[in-house]
Amino acid sequence: MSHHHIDDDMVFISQLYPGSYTEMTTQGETKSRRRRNKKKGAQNESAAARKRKLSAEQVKLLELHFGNEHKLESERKDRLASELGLDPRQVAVWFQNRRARWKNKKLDEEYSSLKKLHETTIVENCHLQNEVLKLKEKLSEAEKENQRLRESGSNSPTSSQTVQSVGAVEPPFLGEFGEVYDYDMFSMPETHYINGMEWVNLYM
DNA sequence: GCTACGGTACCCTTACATCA
DNA sequence: TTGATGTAAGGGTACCGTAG
Repeated sequence: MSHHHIDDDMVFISQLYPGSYTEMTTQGETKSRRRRNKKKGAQNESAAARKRKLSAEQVKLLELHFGNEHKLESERKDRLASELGLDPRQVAVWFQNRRARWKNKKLDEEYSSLKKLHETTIVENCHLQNEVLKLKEKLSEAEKENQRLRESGSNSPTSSQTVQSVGAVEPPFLGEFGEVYDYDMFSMPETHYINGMEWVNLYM
């Protein structure tokens, strides 16, 4: 791309602020360093001077180059600048800002992804808490049932003996949360038994 | 090896344009 | 008119390569 592709009304920053450039001499060649006018408001600037945005064509080419490589070597910068009719400094600045935008976008994406993961974890945690509550409830019911069976069978010496002997042989059940349950879960009535992962269906 | 210097990346900030 | 947002650019700092 050459200069004739640039909009006719394109105005270079160096033209806009002729007095605000300080000349620097480096190894025989002159390089300009821009110093922006810090006057507030635009009353002292012409309409052309206010036009600061790069043209769509310029941005398109810059984006194209940025897509290929985020870093900008000196040679590439100068070539791009001459293709676009821009100051090399402008090209460098554009790449700096573009890298910053790219980084921010990446951070936003990462944040969204972590947020989603966090929300999923919270929901999962909630389900697990519910599961614990339901299991505790069932345990309590089983204990009551066991107690009822013991009391109703206390008149029969054989049945009472059976329950007590099982309790004597088997160690007390140590629950998930370190609680000691004094009943044999394996003797739980079949009606109280939830088969396999059936509980999952309660929440899914 | 040391020092000065230029170039550049990166970061934060500022100034300005645009739009709802 | 005004506040929010996007963007070009200023300025500081750190690092690296190079010349003297």
